[in-house]
Amino acid sequence: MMNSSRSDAEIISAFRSKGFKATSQRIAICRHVLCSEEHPNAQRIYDEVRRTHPTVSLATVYKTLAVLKELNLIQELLVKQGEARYDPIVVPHLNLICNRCGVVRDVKDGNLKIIIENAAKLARFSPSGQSFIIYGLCNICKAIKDSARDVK
Amino acid sequence: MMNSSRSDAEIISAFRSKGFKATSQRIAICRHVLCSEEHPNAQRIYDEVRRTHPTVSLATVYKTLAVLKELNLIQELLVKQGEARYDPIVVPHLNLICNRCGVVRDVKDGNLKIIIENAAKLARFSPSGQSFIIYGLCNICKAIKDSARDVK
DNA sequence: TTTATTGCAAAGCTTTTGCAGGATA
DNA sequence: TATCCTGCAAAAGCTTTGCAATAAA
Repeated sequence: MMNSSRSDAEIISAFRSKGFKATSQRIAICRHVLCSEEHPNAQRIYDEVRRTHPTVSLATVYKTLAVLKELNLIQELLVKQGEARYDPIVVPHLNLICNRCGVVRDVKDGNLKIIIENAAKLARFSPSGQSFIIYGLCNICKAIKDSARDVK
Repeated sequence: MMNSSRSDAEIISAFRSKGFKATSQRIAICRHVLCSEEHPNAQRIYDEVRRTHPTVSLATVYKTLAVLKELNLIQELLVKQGEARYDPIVVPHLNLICNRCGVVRDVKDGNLKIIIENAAKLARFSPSGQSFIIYGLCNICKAIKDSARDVK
């Protein structure tokens, strides 16, 4: 299993190492984003964090996500128009996204690192991040779709 | 060079094959999107198409892009928040995007097809499309950035 | 002639911004 | 204590939608 859980201490020093302050809002947001496998969007993070920090604002969530991107602790996944989701796994990997239910699954592939290096060399490009998305249907939604077709 | 130019006749039959009408606006939009290597966004396509079709609307551009996606003639690239760009190459490939100047370059890689198949098999997923983006700096912007650093 | 499409304007949404009050180091 | 951060509300920006007029088949 790919896992990116981090302790509060690690999170706090990550913030401070680049001059950011480790506020309670930021730590709470990190707990949800960095330890989650559900690839939440900003609204979802906001809803979750409000359960423990009722006064937190959506603006703070967005600002914190920007900091986490800068610290390279999360990868932004632009899943579709107007929907950014966040993945705590920042090493090259595949994100399989179901067009029907929206579930996002991480899949490792050891070849991706070399593929990126080769492309960068060929194009004389200096890579700093990536987003590898495969769109389609998860097995559950595929089954639902197939059975719906049989009914017709 | 990767090339996806298509004749008007091909475009017209692609529309009609699925019951869409081949209007002059749609054909003009296709000429710009399907024969371009610049990965334009909707506004850019609108600006270009208006040179020959001054009355075309941005809404029509968006509606046509949705049809082209449905026909699998273009791939939508969600480059960053609020910026969708369009690529006429729909087979799996890499898009190298410069964070500084925004240029998008296509790079082929024959391994991607198998990588997608393997991930799909492992996750029991039915793939229908993909978007493989590498973010970073193109060689020109890298050089500019390096020289700016030297000055300091 | 029927049906789909256009173009306009308004609405919708996510995300960003400005700023006064407040927390952190 | 100086600086950064929060939360609010407004603004911004891209995209979508509703509808009457128009064009395609």
